[in-house]
Amino acid sequence: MNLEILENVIKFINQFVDFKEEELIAMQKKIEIIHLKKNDIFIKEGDIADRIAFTNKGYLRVYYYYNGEEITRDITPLHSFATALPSFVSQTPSFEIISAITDCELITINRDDLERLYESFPKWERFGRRIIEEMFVESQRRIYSFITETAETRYKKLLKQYPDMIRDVPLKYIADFLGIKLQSLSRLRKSLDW
Amino acid sequence: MNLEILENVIKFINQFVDFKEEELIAMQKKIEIIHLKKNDIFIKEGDIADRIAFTNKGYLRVYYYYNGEEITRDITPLHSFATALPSFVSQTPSFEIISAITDCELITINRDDLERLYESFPKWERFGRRIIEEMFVESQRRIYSFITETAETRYKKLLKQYPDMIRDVPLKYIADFLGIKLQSLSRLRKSLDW
DNA sequence: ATAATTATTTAACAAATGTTAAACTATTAT
DNA sequence: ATAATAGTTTAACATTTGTTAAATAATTAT
Repeated sequence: MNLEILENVIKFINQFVDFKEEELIAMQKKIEIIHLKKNDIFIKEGDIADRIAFTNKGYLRVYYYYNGEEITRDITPLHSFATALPSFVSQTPSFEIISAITDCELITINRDDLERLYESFPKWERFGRRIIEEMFVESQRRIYSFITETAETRYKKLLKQYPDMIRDVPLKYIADFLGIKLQSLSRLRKSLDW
Repeated sequence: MNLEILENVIKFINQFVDFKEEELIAMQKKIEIIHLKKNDIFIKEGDIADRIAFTNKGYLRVYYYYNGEEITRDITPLHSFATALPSFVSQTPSFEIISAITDCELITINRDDLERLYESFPKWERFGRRIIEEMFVESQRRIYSFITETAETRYKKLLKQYPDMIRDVPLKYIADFLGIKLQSLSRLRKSLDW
C-alpha cells in the first residue's frame, strides 16, 4: 500500500480521533483504492451499498430518479465521505445512485471490514460516530438554508465555500443541489453579473 | 428510578442494539427525568448544550434567530432524541434554542455521563452511532423533499405521518418546518379543503 | 476538422410563494 | 365573564421560481 496516497485521509481522520500506529495500520490493511472515470458509477440503483468512500480526488454525486428524472441530492466536496447510507446501514437495495462527476480517486473500505474494525478497535467506532455527527450537522445546516435563505443566497454561499466546485461541476447538478431548476440558476447567475 | 417511565425509551433503544441487563442499568443510573411546561426552555441561546433528551411525552422545537425572527427548524416527533447537536458535540455556545411546544416529559442524560457510558460500554457507543445514522438519513430525506417536492406535498406527507402533530403544534412552527410562511400554509390548507 | 452531443443561456408566460395589513377565532390570564 | 393575548385566515399585490421551447456555446467522438 502506497502510504502517500493516504496522506489526505489520515490528516482528515486525525482531526476527529487521535489514532495509534497499530490502529491506522489495521485500517490501511482493509482499504482499497478505486479510480473512477467521469460518469462511472460507484453505487448502482438496486445494489446493496457495501463500500464507503473518501473522495481523495474528484467529485461524486448522489442522485435518484423522481418521475423518471435524475435528481442530484448531493455533490460530495473533496475529502469527504460518501456512501448510499440508507442502503449501507440497513443493507437494503439502494434507491440512491452514486457516480463520478469528474475522474475520481476513492479510498474505500468494505462494510464488513469496517464493522470488524469497529469491533476490534472501539476508537474506530468512535471515529465513525464523530464523522456521522459532523455529516448530520452539515445536513441540518442545509435544511436551515432551505428554510431561511433564497436560492440566490444559497448559490452565493456555495460559490464562496467551494469555488472549484462551480468550475468543475455541471450547473445542472449545482441547480439540483440548490433546489432550483437549471434555467432559474442561469437567470440568477446573470442577475449577479452586473 | 421508576422503571415504567423508561418503557418507551427502552423499547426504542432495543430496536437498534440489543443490550444486556447491566448495560441498561448503567444507563438508568445516569438518566434524569425533566418535566417542562409549554414554552419552557430546554436549551438556551448561548448555553453549552450538556444534555440530550428523549421525548417521552410532548413536542420540542429547535429554533434560532434569523434577522431578529424566530425560525423553527425542527419539531421533534414523540419518542425521538433531541439536543442542540452543534453545541453538544463541540461544546461551544448554542445558536439553537430548544423549547417545549407542549408540556413535555424528557428522559435526559448529561454529556459527560454519556461519554463515560460510551467509554465503559462500547455497545452504547455503537448505539450512539446507529441513532445518529438514523437521524442523518432522516435529515437527508428532508433535503430530498425540499428539492423535489412542493410545499403542498410536504404538508400532506407530514399530515399523514404525524397527524397528531398538526393537532398539537401551532401552524407557525409547522410552516417554518415546511419552509414556507404561515400565510402560505394557511392558503394551502384552504385549497386542500375542497 | 467536423459532426454529434452536452451544457448553458435566453425569453415569454404560468404557477407558487412572499409581503403587508387586516379581520377573525381560540385560548389564557385576571 | 371579560380583557388580553396568541393563533389562524383572508386578500391584494409583489417577487421568485417553474415551464416550455428555442438558440447559443462548449466539449467530445469520429
